[in-house]
Amino acid sequence: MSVFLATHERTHSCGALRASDAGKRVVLTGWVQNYRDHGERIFIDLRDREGVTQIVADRERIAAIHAVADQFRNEWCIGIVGEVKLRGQQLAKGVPGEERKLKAMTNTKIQTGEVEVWIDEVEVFSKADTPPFAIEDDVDTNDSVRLKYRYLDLRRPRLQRNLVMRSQITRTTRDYLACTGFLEIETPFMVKYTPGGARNFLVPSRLNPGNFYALAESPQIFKQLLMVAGYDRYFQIVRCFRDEDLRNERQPEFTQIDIEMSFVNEKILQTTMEGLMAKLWKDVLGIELTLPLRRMTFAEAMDKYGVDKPDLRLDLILTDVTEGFKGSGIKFIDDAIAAGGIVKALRIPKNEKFTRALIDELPNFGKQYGLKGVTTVRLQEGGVWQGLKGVPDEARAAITAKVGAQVGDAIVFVADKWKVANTALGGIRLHLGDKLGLIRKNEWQFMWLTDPPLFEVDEGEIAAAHHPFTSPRTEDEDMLETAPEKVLARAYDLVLNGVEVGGGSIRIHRSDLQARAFKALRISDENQRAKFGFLLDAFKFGPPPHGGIAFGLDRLAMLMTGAEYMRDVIAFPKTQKGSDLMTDCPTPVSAKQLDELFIQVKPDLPVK
RNA sequence: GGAGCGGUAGUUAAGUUGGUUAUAACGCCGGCCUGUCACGCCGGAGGCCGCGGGUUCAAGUCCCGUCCGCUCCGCCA
Repeated sequence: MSVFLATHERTHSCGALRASDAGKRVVLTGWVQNYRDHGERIFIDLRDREGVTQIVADRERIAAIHAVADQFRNEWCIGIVGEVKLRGQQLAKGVPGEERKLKAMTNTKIQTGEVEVWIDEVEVFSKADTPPFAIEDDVDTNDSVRLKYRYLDLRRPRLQRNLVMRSQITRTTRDYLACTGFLEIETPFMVKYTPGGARNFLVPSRLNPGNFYALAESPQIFKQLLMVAGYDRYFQIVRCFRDEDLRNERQPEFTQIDIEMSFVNEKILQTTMEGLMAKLWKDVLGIELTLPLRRMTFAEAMDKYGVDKPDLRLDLILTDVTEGFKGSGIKFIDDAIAAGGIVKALRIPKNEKFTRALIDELPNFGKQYGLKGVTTVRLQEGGVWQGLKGVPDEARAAITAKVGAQVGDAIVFVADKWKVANTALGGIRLHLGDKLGLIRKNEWQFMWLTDPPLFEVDEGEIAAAHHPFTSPRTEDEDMLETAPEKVLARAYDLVLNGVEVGGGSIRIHRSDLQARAFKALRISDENQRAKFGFLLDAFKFGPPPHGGIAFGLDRLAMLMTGAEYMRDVIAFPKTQKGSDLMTDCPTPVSAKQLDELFIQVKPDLPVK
């Protein structure tokens, strides 16, 4: 053990000292953030996760200490004992006009800027190599370098603040849910493989040659079984694993706040969750949310915003103008309508930033959504459209009125299949909102998205939009057999500033209804048994009505911390190819290890 | 699976039409400095130009391939 620590205990963090502490003898520990050597006197910024304190090694005070401090370099880990002094205290002694000087000496950039600590004892716990990048918030360093030296990156105040806040989020969540009657119960990570949905990571079973576990995509099935077992309010802050292609907001392992409740309807569940959000925002951010949160149906969201997760910090809305364009004589529009598509319009109120250049890049922007064309018009005096000719006066006036455009406004039109037109114009809405500075960045716009379709139909294939246990709306049950694509679900997403932060549903608990849902999904009895036999069995033994929700903790943390990248709220994240650059993972394994698992790797794999 | 951007000193970047010894800033090392806090001043070291091939008298620069990182589409939550 360090001699220093045998006789001293830290008295303050590096963010704690204030003017009122002047004169105290304190013990500080931390890392050398920076040093300014003035010969006789060395100023050192000492950093820990709470902040920075200036410490001073003065030759006149103690020459030996000064000699040690002279060696200090960035990121050395040290401990000191010293006296807290007001900045420049010794200057003020009887010298005229020094009061003002003293004031100028406080460093307003740091919390402890009024004081400094004059070192009387010191111990170097450990020296440090020159770090590959500066430990500062505004360092602009390549992600791969940051990830390789993640432990250094994590020393940066910004990331420390993010992880502190993430910890507050999970603590507050546990507090709230525990106080609301929820039990925290763990479920297995290594589970039965079920095809469909996201790809699973597989884990070979040595004890069962040729057999594999899957890493759980989510605890969905288990939490429903816990409801059957009578643990009627469950939660878990749990890791989930999905072997899909990655994005900024997607990691191969991510964390959910997973929740399930019995004897509830949508209203009760959503209200309970609103309470969680309100507590999180109050306790972690100090912000009062107004409850209840806004609700919007899936149909309205798609119609007005083109997406199922509208960003309501932006007021622009979409309008369906298919009717107005019928028989317009504009070829690409007529073609789209003839093919069963729609025409959608986005009104951009008069805006000087909406330049020719911005308009010209829209078709190219639309291409990434599969859009063939984007047309933008500007409304001139007398209802004239600048930019699109040939639309009859009457139709033009009707469309302009429906969109609600005024002279000087612009209207962006797209025409395509329903899904493409909506998704693309929804994307354009966000793109332009950003470019034109119309997104109110300081707002927290929550909303519940409700009544989504129960099934997704894609090229004749029908699939569960959420999962096959999602309950249809009672009034839609009869359409399960006749028009399944029209059945709406008792499902809901919580959307915040255009990000889906959570989603869930009321589950089916009646076996007759479940059978009809499976039938609509064209899942055979045999298949049902093979995949979900245990759940169907369990549902024979008095399952309660139940429903749940899961929040993406990483996404919540991203939004609450204002982080731009999900990697910035995860201590040890993975790259876009799922690798960990610090530990160099994943790696090949030895033939012996494979042998033990009865696994043979294809011989023509490229060697890394 | 597809599209785009990037990889040059420890870090971030510049590098012209292919042409002498590959620049700069910060950082690093040595020295000086009594109030700095992005301290300042003087001096110095530091390069497999991601990797492999090709074209050429000559490649950081052109061509082909490949690896890695990032963003997006598909996919997925």
